[in-house]
Amino acid sequence: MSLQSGAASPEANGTPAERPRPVPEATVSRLAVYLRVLGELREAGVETVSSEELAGASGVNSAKLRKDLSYLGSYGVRGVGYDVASLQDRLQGELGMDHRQSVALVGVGNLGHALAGYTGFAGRGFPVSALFDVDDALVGTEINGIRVRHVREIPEVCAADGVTIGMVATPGPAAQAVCDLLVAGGVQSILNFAPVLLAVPDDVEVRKVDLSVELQVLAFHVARRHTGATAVTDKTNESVVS
Amino acid sequence: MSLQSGAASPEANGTPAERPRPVPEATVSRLAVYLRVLGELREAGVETVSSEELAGASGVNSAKLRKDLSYLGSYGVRGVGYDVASLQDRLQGELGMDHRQSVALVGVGNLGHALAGYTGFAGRGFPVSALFDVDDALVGTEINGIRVRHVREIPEVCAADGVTIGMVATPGPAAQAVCDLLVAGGVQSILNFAPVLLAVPDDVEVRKVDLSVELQVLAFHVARRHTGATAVTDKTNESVVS
DNA sequence: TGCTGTGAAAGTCTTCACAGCC
DNA sequence: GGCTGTGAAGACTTTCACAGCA
Repeated sequence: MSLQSGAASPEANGTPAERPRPVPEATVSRLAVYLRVLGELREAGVETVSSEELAGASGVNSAKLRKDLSYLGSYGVRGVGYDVASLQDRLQGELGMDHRQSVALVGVGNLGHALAGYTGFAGRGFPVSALFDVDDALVGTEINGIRVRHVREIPEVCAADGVTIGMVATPGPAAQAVCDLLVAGGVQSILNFAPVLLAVPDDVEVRKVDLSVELQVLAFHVARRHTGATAVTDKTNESVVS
Repeated sequence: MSLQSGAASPEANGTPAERPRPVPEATVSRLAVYLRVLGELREAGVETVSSEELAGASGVNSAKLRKDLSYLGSYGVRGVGYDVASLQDRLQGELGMDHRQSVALVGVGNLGHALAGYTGFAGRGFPVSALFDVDDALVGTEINGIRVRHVREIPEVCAADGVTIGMVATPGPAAQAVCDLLVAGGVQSILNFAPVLLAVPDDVEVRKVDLSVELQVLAFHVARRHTGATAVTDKTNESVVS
């Protein structure tokens, strides 16, 4: 597997720290949440928001939010708060939404079909631009106006379209082969819904969404409640397991 | 070592300290992954597995795996490895799979319909036992042999069926109301697919699956690759949604 | 006055490295 | 010899608390 960490961090070039930008991984996923909330606020006509308000609407505490935003530089006004529109722009840039993103989805069976029809993606800047499946009964059909192609066309189409993100929604056994085709097409970011571990080159990033794992984590807590173990602390008023 | 002295243990009820069990949250979701892999190994007839092998197949390193398993007690044999069957049993118990789990799904639109038909849930011990929607065109139809009921029946049905986990797959604006109904039905664990923050009582646990956030995290890394910044910190290439 | 930005402290998670047992 | 279980070190993340600015 490509799990072996390399040796020590090979980062030792002469470039001095230009700007403050070592955004922690944990922060990145929260930035995406803040961005969604900012969109809602803007929609509602709100022009300025305090860290307290934005944090509350995002399900985190305000200190964390301020720390998160501080990695992008200073965008708030002391005594006032943040300008909704400009913070939204800043986050969009940081999250790569100023580059054009185009998404390919492989596997339009049960789950894949739903993902293909999910309006939330396009609405948030991730239009699904290509669909693929192995099943000849599905190839040629259209979903949401997009024609389903055969998986063998993946490398060519992805390269031609400049697909930046691939979603794998095939059954487990097919996932690795599909993943290889995406990589062959130059895709460097993959969201994997299949319950298998994908092997990829080091320069390709994979995130995994495993719904059964989510359920099992919940089941664990159900079981714990029944096993007498008393409720675990709780300082936050709003508890969202992130 | 973990718990500092000072304040006396607040746990002072009649129940004596049963077992050593402070399983960290981060460990729990990995246990679910190990459990899946163990199932595959058993299927394949493998009887014994080393931490190195199981870790490799799960996408983590072996030290982490051993540490994770150590929270459950000692189930391996030095010089040999772990017995697949008995470790599987142990994990199943720990993850609450010896209790009966029953899942209610609310919202059988686009995504919900797919989730209702997803065979992976039943196959992994989470049979979806009830479906709900507001749409009268859907109420009364059957998916996978289960009849869709009106959301107003949620509290009654959940209480009667002993539903332990609720899945919310409605559009955002409807999610909070649906959540309240689930809570009224006694559901204490909720998996939320709607892009909103759910407010719940302290004794109810919510986990959120936000697909747009996943895409945005990937987009961030796409953008970073283009911004020259070479790969940094990130050693793992397979990440589990948190 | 009110709220941001941030060092420093506290807490959590991961990795190392090796003692101990088969 | 081989592999588990685990203290201790290290890395990362969250929280605290307050200086500093509009």
